[in-house]
Parts: sequence; C-alpha cells; structure tokens
Amino acid sequence: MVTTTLQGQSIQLLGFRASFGDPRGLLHSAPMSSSPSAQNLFARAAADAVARITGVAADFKVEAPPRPELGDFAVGCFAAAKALKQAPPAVAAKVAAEFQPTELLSAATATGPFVNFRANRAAGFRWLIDATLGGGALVPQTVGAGQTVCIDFSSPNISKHLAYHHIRSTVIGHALVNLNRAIGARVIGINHLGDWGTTHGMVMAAYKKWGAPEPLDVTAINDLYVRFREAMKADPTVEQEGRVWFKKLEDGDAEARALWQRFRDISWAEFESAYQMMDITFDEVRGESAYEPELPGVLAMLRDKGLVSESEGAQVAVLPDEKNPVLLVTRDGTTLYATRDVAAAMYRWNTYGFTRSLYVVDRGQGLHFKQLFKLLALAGYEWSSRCEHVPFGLVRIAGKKTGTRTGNITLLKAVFAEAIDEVAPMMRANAAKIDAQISDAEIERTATMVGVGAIVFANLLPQREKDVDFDLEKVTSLSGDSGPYLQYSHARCVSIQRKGGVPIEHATLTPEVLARLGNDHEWAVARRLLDFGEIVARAAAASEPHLLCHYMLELAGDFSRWYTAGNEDAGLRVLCEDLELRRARVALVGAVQATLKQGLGILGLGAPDVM
RNA sequence: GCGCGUGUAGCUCAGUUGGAUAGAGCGUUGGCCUCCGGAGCCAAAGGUCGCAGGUUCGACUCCUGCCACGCGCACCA
Repeated sequence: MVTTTLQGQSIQLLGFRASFGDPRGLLHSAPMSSSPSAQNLFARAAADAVARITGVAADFKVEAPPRPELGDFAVGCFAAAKALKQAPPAVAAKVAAEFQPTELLSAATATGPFVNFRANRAAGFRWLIDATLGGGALVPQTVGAGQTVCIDFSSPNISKHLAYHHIRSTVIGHALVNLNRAIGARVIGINHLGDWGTTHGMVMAAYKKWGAPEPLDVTAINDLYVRFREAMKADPTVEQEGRVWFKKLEDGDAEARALWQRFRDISWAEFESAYQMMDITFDEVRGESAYEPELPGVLAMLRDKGLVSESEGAQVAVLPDEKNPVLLVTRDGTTLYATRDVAAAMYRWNTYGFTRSLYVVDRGQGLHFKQLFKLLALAGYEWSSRCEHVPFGLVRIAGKKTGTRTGNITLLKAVFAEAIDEVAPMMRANAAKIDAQISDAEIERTATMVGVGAIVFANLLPQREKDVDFDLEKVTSLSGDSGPYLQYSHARCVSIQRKGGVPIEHATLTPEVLARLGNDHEWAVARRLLDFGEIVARAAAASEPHLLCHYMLELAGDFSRWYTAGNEDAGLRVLCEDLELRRARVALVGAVQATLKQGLGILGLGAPDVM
C-alpha cells in the first residue's frame, strides 16, 4: 500500500524532473563540495572579515595555520590580491591593520600573504559546549537536508560465508550511511544480496548430485559449490547441469524454488550473526531475485529503445566508445547481473527519487558500473548522473588476493573471534585496576566492541582506493592509530567525569564557569572540536570515511596531550581543587566524550564507558 | 594491447578546490609512573614526495611523456 503510493508519486516526479533536462551540474555540485554552512561560525567570520575589508566578494578558504602559535584560522590573500592587483602580503597587512575585534574573533595578524585570526576563546568554549552538551549540534543538519541517498553496500552472495574480503564494502558502506544521516539526509541502506544467477544453479545441481549432511549450514552449501567447480574442471560438460538448474529456477520450477529459498534463509541467518557483531542493520534487504519479475519489462523497454542487439547467441547492449557490450541475456536465455542492476537502479529511482545513489563495490567492477550508468543514460534516464560507483581497493591476505574463487578465504567471523581473544585478557586486567564494578558479561561485551572495532577501524583508515594487505597481528594491534585508541580515549573521558563528582548540566555552565577555561591545552582540544562538523560534511560529500578516521585520531591525541600534561603540572589537572574550574574542565571533557562517541558511532564503532 | 588505480620516512599511511618549515603511527634510540587508567605523553634520528619535462608568483597537489606494481577487459557476480 505504502509502496504503491510511493511509486506512484515518484513516477510523477520522474516525468517532472525529466522536463528540466540534465540536472548534473546542480545535483552534483551541491553534495560534492562542502558548503560554507558546514564551516564553523568562527571560520566563516574570518572569511567574511577578509571579504569585507578587501571589498572582494569571494568564498575565501579558511584553514588551520601550520603552527597553533600563529593563530586559529588562516586566510590566504592570494585571490583577493589578484582581484585588487596588489601583492598578497600587502593585502594581508591591510586586512590585519583594519580588522576590528568581534565577539568571535579577537585579533588578526599578517604573516606574509596570510592573515591569521585568533578566536575569542571564551566564545569558542561557549559555542561548543552548547553544541555538545546543550541542544545544539556540532554537525549542521542543513548540509544534507532534503537529500535522499541510496547506499548499496555489503551485498554478499548467498550460499557462501561472509568472508574477510566483504569487510570493506560492509564497513565503508555502513559509515557512509551514518555520515549522510549525520548531515541530515534521508538514507536508505540497501543490501543487494547476490541471490540469483548461474552460480546458484550450480549449487542446486551439486546438491541434487551429491546431497549434503543435515542440518544444512553455509559451510556445507559452500562445499557443494566448491566441489561442483572442481567437477567442472575435470569434466566441462558438468557446467551444463548448473545452467539447467538456474534455468529451472528462473522458470519457476517448484523444487528449484524451494531449494533456493532454503539456501537463502540459511545464508541470511549466517550473515545476520556477523552483521550483529558490527551492529549493522539495513533499511532494505532486497536480493537480485527481487527484480526477477521486472526483468522481462526491463528487457522490453531496452528493446523498444533500440538498445538491444544479438551477438554470438546472447542479447547485448552495444555502447558508444566501449570495446565490449553489456551482456543482458545469455545464449541459454537466462539473465545476467547487469540486467538485474538496471532493474534495481530503476526500482530505487521510482521508489525513493534519490539525490544520490551509491554503489559501494570493489574497484574491479568499475567497468561494469561505468557501462551500467551509460546504458541508463542511453535509455533516457537522466537520473543516471546521480548514480555513483564508490570503489575501494582490494583486500589481500599475506599479499595474496582473496575470494571464494581463488580459494584463499578467511571468514570474517573468524577474524573477529581472533581479535576478541586478543583483547579480552587486557580487559580483565584493566577491570581489576579500575574502581568500577564490572561483570564478566560486561567485560565480554566490551571485548567484542573493542576487538571488532579494531578490525572495522583498520579497514576504514586508509583511503578507499588503496589496497589493504591484511595482517591480523597488525590489525588487532591496539597501540597507535587504532580504533581501540579512540575507544580508550572515550573510556578515559567517561572515567574522568565519573571521578569528577561535579554536575555538568548544561544550564549550570554559566559564562562565569566557562570563563575559567582558556589554557593552550584546553584550547587545542576546543579548536579541534570546532572542525568536527566540516569534517563530517566533507567525508559524506566525498564518500571518504577515512577523513573522519584521521580527524578522530587527532582529537584523541589533543585530548591525551591535555590530560597527560596534568601529570607534570598539577595546575593543569581536570580534577583540580577549585571546584568551579573543575566543573568547567569536566564539561570540556564531556564535550570531547560526546564528540568521540558520535564520531565512533558514525564510523560504526562502539564507545565503551570502561575498557 | 586497451582501460582504471596506486607510487610520499626502514614499514603502514596522512597531506583539506595549488600556498607558510611535507606530517602521523609502527619500528629504532633516549626520557616521563608519590601522575585524573602507561592501550598514554615528550624528544631524537629518519625524505632527490617513482623519473623527466611543462603550466604558475608558488606544484606532493594540475598537464604531457616514461617507469614500476596491481586490478579489469562476453554469457560468474
């Protein structure tokens, strides 16, 4: 009922939008650049000051000076200088000389071609305490408001385990879901299960041929597949049996359907147990099979538009400037995944009317998506320009490519289990050291959070397009740039607040209280927090979770330096004797904790209170 | 062969639409526990940013060529 209504609406929408022609410029430039509204107030004030004093209307780039002594916000005067036909240092000097302090910015200094602004620290602390502990938000919801983003991620094949090489799509996709939600977009996270195709015919043929031990599980099903591939190598005619069974499945044969359903159910139960460990859910679990009823219509549509031709017995779509055509129907008359992807793309458009439709799939399938989007464009769907392949590099294990086809496979859950084992003893040792009462069940839960977090973070940290070579020892390493380091920082924040014994309800954090903050360590932390919103917006726009990973490490580093400084200089300690000052500092710790928790949540990591 | 991607410290990686002295982690060396939890902090050593040209006031960043490695290129997904 609801679906019908939605579809009806969006079909109208389609016609409506189509009449406006190519929306690419508008639709792509908006989400792809971090809009000025993602910048914090202070950075914007700095850019405005330069624009006002120089009289040059431009959206000046604001960055952090290379060294904090220089200032808080830097604006280079290159563009303004060009417009005014003056030397950049002269323009910078003029801006600095004419600058009048405001509520947000206290000073401006020219250093060469740069103007370095200093924030009014009191205003900075006030703003971020309101944004984290009050009703505000560090991430402006306006950035993604009104956008609808479909994200196809994880999407494993049934009848196989969730293997380690699935982790990047799963983890990157999950982070993108959270990033887009964080900026206020409506997000549909989609698990496009590989539950259709010749492969599944092979599994059925194998099952009929050899049977399998009961109770049937994914291992047994996958063994059938592997055995079938072996048999194919020995006798190529065996392959035909698989094709026959897939044809039966597509033709609606009852036995084939029942068998397929069983394999699918068993597989999904297995996948779900792994997703649960990562705390991942999907808004839509819709396999390729779901599009099967629509395929004849899709093919007819493509034919009507003159896009289908025959080649070597198969039906293909020939694309301009492409060496190979898109295969739509095999010579056996069965469909291929490109056909189903066309149907899925149309379904998503008709159902959701997306602003962006992301496919978080490994780089090896770049050609497939390039051709898919091209085909959609040829078919007249201008919304194909809103579809984006979000590619990522290979996962290797000990330098070797992984995957079910290469036989080099490591189960995701096995990797998690090893990481958890690695972490658990330390959790127990720490529990004894900490005052808090911790039950065994709690320790176990935290060990899972930290072990899984280590693996998740390690796969998010490098840029998407880089290959990652998996090394268990390194991935579960807890020191340095790791998920557990972030989680540890969070636990320390909670611990300090717990021991603080001072209330930090937002209403009690008066200007007088916050005025007690101000030393360089405290400010370094605050200054970092001010960047959170822009980082999240940029990571969402670029579909690059690693931007947030690196930011989180820097935030945790700033925080660590602050509380370590208290070891040598008692005057810097958060839990100082002066209760008003203590309250102000604990509030800042609370702001850090809230931000670490939000950031960890976006990345898909838990934030333990003790660990 | 064609296409896509990657090349930054011994190793793993950052480097924000071209901008200030190219930064982290691991490892190495040396410091910091009567210290709010040492999964931490500080310091030192370590770089022809693959190579060669070009554009620019300015290039790790943009363009061209080359080299190395990886991946993809018709009936699997």
